[in-house]
Parts: sequence; C-alpha cells; structure tokens
Amino acid sequence: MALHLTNTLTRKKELFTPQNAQNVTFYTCGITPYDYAHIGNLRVMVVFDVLFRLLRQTYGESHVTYIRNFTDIDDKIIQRAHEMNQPPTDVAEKYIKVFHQNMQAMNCLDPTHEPRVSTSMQEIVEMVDALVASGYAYVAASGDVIYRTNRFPTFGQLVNRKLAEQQSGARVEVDSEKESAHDFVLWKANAKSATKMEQAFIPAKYGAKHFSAAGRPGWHIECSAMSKQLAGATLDIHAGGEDLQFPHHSCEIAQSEALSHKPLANYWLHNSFITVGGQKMSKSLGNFTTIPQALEQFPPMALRYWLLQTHYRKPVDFSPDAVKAAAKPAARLQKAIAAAQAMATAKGTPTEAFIAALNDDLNTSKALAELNKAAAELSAESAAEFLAMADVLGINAT
RNA sequence: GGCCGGAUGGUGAAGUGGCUUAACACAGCGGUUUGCAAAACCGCCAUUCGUCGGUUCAAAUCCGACUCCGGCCUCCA
Repeated sequence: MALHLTNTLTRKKELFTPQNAQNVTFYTCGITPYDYAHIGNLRVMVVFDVLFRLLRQTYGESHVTYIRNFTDIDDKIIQRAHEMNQPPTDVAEKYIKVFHQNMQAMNCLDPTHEPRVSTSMQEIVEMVDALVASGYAYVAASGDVIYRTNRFPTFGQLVNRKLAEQQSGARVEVDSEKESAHDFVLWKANAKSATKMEQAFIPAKYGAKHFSAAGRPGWHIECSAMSKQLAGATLDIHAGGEDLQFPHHSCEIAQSEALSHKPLANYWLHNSFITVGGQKMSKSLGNFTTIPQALEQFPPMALRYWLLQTHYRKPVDFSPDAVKAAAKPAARLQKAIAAAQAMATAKGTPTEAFIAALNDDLNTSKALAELNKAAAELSAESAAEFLAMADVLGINAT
C-alpha cells in the first residue's frame, strides 16, 4: 500500500501524491522560542520526524525538503526580553540553542531548512505590502495592518466553520480597530504595543509602499512568507498541532491563497494533544512539562517510544508512570539495535508489513509492534532490515 | 450556540465487515537460568470492544438514537 494520509481539508484518508516526486515539500510549524518548549511541542517534532524519515525512505534522502521555522520575533519573546533585561534576539537564541540540543538528544533529524522571522523579514514585508495593495488588507489608524477576512469568502474552510455562527470574542476580546471581528493582524505597529520592541522593523527599509509604521509581523504571516520563499506557492504537506487549525493555519491559507490563487498545501496534517489527567497540556493552564525537564527524568528513547505508541491523531495522556512503562521496551530495542549493528554487513530495507503500517496514515503503533517482533526474532540474516526499520522510527542504540 | 474528535483487559494501545475468542507493550502470575537477587528467556493473562436498537449468513468494525469525556470558535503544538 502506498502512503495514505488523513487530510484535514477533506477529513478523509487520501492517497498521497506529491507534485514532484523528485522534491517532496513538507512544512511543520515550529516553536516560538520565548521559553523552554514543552512536551506537546515534542510530540509534533517526533511524529513529523517519523514522517520525514518515511518520506526519505520512500522518495530518497535527497528528494524531500523539510521546512520547520522558528518564530523568533513575537510579543512573548519581547515580553520575556523585558523580564530578563536582554535583547529579544538573545532570548530567542538561548531557547533555540536548547531546542536544538533537545532535538539531537531525541534523535530528530535536522530539517532541510529552519527559517526564522528575523531573517525572512524581506519576504514578510513584501507579502504584507502585496496584501494591502490588492485590497486583502487595510492599514488601521494605529499603523497596524489587518487582514480583511470578508475579502476571502472561504476563510475558515479548513475547520469547516461558518463565521456567522461563531461566538466572536469567546476567549479573546475583539479589537475595535477591526472591520470585522474575524480580521487578524498582519503587521503590528509599535505605537500600540504594551511593551515596545527594542528592534522595530521599518517597512520602508524593505521596500514597502503601502504601510509604514515601525513594528513587527503578526503571528501568522511568517509561515506564509517562509513556505513561499522556500517551497513555492504550494506545499505537498503542511503539518502542525491540532490547535493550529484555527486560527493559525486558517490565516496562513487566507494570506497565501489571496495572492497566489493556488492551494497553500495539498495535504494538511494535524496531530492531537498531550493531555494531563484528560486535560490539554498547555502553557496557559500551567500543567506542562518542558522538554529539558522530560529529558532529565526519562531516557530520550523512552519518550520517543511512549509518543509513538499512540497514533498521532489520538490524544496521549502524560504521566511519569506511562513514560516509565515505555522505558523497558525502548531499552530492549536499543540493545537489539546494538547487537544488530555488530551483525549487519550491508544496508537493508524495512519489511513490507512495517512500511505498510506507516503508509497507513503513519500507524506508528503498528510499526512499533512489527519492530518488537523483529527484535525478538533477530538474526544475522534479518539484522540489516531490522536496523532499517528502527531507523525509520528514529530509534537509535544510544 | 456552531464545528471537530474520542470511549477496546488491571494499564497504554492496534484493529474500520469473516485471517482478530482482539496485534504489540506495561503491570501481575507461573517457570527456566542464577549462590541469592537483578537481568535475560519461555508460558499464562479481554469469548469481549461506552449504552440501547437496527442491517447482515457474519459487526469492536456499517446505520440510528443515547450517555459520558476532550478539543476549537483569534495566547497555545
């Protein structure tokens, strides 16, 4: 069976067909480095690391472009910078460095590109400018640039939502500067910010003609700009956490498609959450465990095994006991990998059953079962294929 | 109010019409090994899949109703 993925756009499991099998493009929304990332972020990284590895296995290592951004300019970072009395870039740099170390510990492959807001400012400003020029955005009195959702009739389609039926302001107060409650900010002018940014970006410096207030980009525009910059108008796959469907991904679609008139992505993938006692783990609820904390408490491969034991579209409940229960089988697999490395003479390929499991919408649970069976029956003949399977799941010996 | 998910043994979890009296794993129990223990290995461990009804030769899997739980509706992975 060829790769099938559940596409949020259609809510169906569909056969995956890339635009160009020589260069499959895949984008995952990365972190905002204002603090240590938590294990909810880790789930995204691990799940889509497996997808990246599977795509490389299928299309060849040099035929997959994986993009994962850092939103390194953001109000939370600025806030944090004030608290820490450091430049925002230093704050971002600090947490990016830790994140990279953590990803390495977790045996996540480096993405092909890791763009940052701070280095994609040109593309972002150009996009905002073009949206204003074409009437998809307007400049408010404060200098904020705001997306005009009424101009984009299919806004909210990703989540199958009719805007008129939504409770605007259900959680966040509606900004009075907006023409419509659903409109969202593309560019935030400094004048309005509670905490002024030390390094304001001046649109004119990047050639903007239709807006001018010094400030910084809004939350959603960076992903639109970066994916266009690195992968063109249409990505094969765009992935992220379930909570990004709305507003983040819905806004990205509105921004990108207004200008390109092409789908931003052909396949949208969303993973479910990590919960704690049945409740979503989140920064705002305070019920989170950071990745560095998790790595202090548990071996990386125990965390990986624990995460991959559950299908990515189902919630995983976090408890120390649950991760500990994964440590034993993970360690056994690691020993088997070390043993297989001593036996294998050539590079192998995974078994058909194993690949079929992953091709079925990334059934890592079933793939793990296949890997366990292969470990139990490990021999000199099967060592190479066993190693190939462990590699696709990103499980390593150390 | 609208939209979207989920409910499978003591536990995590796969399974979307017959190959599943339910994969794989954790815990537990019995055994082999061991000076003892640990580790390792072998074996046992759900006739049952939220509730009620329906379709079918056949349902955890399809349909309907219901109950409960979670998520989203501009901080969030």
